[in-house]
Amino acid sequence: MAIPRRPAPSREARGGPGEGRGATGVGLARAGRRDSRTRPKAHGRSRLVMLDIAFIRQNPDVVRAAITNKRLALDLDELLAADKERRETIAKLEQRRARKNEIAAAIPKASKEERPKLIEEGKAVKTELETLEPALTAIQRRYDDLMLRVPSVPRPEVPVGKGEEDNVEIRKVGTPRVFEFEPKDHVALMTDLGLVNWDGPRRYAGGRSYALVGMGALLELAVTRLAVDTLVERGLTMVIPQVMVKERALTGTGFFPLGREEAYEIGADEMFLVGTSEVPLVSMHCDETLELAQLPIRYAGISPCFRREAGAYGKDTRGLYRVHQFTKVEQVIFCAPDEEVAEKEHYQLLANAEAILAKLEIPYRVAIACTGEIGLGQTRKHEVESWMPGRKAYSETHSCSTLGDFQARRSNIRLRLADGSLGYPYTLNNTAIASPRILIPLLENHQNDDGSVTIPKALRPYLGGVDVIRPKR
RNA sequence: GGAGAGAUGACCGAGUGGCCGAAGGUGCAUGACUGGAAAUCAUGUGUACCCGUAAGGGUACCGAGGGUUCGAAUCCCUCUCUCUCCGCCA
Repeated sequence: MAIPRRPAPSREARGGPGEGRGATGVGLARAGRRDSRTRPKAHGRSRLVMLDIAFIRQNPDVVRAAITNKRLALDLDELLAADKERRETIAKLEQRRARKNEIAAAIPKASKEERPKLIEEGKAVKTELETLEPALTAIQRRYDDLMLRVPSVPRPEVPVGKGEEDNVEIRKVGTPRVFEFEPKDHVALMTDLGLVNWDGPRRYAGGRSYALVGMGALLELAVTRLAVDTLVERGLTMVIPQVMVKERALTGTGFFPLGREEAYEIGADEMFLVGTSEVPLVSMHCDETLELAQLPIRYAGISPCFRREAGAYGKDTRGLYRVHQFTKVEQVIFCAPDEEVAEKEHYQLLANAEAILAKLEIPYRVAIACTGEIGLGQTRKHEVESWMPGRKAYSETHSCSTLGDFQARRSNIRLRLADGSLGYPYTLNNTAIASPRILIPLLENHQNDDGSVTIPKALRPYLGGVDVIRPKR
């Protein structure tokens, strides 16, 4: 059997308006944690729509393969059983409710003699409902939990693999420079050039903290502005979003529940700091129905990003490679639910990032991530890795993803299709620039034997014309 | 932070216990009329889930959650959001 082209066959592709509604799962409001003394908020409706349950039922093997290949721990049979139980409970419950409605409608019309009997039955039905309703709530909650862990199905071109070593390099651009002197790593360079203060921030903010100082700070402003200008020139709409968000934004974009440990929580207000502006940019349209004519929507967001790096204790602790707070310019696309369109957008996002690296004269390579390295919602991901002489390796600086309708479903972002029916748009995203990480290849690649750093031409206008950063005497 | 007002379908807006999935209007769609259009008239016009090959049937939804009742848009409680005034503030 051929792998279906998309997780949810869209009506467009299947034809006529007479087509049945694409089945979609709607989660009941998550009624957990109802202790109103400790958790007083019950915000809005939280309708969570995941991978189409009808699709899962009809293509369990496809979904099972996605789970295996993405190396996720989800028992699909448990989900299918929960789905079955859920539907049976719904059927029973609705049957009783129908009777309840019948009785309620009959009472005003009933004769004096009939009435007490009906009221008695009504009471009995009510009692039945009182046990059925909590039963449904419980099974629905279990079902929702499982549904949130169902991955999107990777595109056919994604290589099956376990880890980084199974990513497939697609191309190398530029050649790593051969130094005729012993190059410094960015830590030494930046320390010697006075671009960063390490110790102060570590005293007041702990590990992985830093402060960009002087030219270091100006450099971050310069590279981000260069990225912004590049994207605006290429037709993206600049957005400066809210970076404090409610849980639903993180669930909606697919970061929760699996990535919960990665986010900083602002406990008192039940808010979270985002790890990327992808979260607010996608969520900006949650609960909306987009029109086909609005698409594609192309955003460029700039924001501080916050990551706990919970799974990375002791990893990359030196320098600016892996830090808790950084600045990122991110690209986010909403497009029509069409694989060809999405593919085009995907490669455009990739091209935008590459154009920025070219301006910064940084050698890089592009790899397609294997199934084991792509996230729950991603159907395809490319990594752009910049050459970092200090690490003697290409290391990730950009990540370009297509998510199909995964985020749109979870975020309840719908799309009015050509035939008038409702579908879901596709979403994509890619880094444009993330600083200070990008400063690593920027400074390391352009360093000189006297400890100075030459600024690439394209960046100079953003630094008031400075062409070389020299150690202060 | 203090005081008050509000939340009903795409929009406006009525509705204080059963006849309300919800009047009326606007908008939109289709048809009639027209040489064409406007106007007019008629009809239709939400979302989601469950059962069903389908036709169709059922359930839920009047900001959210809970309660009272045989029966809740309507009564009670809690919360969220919006608006106004005061205070504070970049």
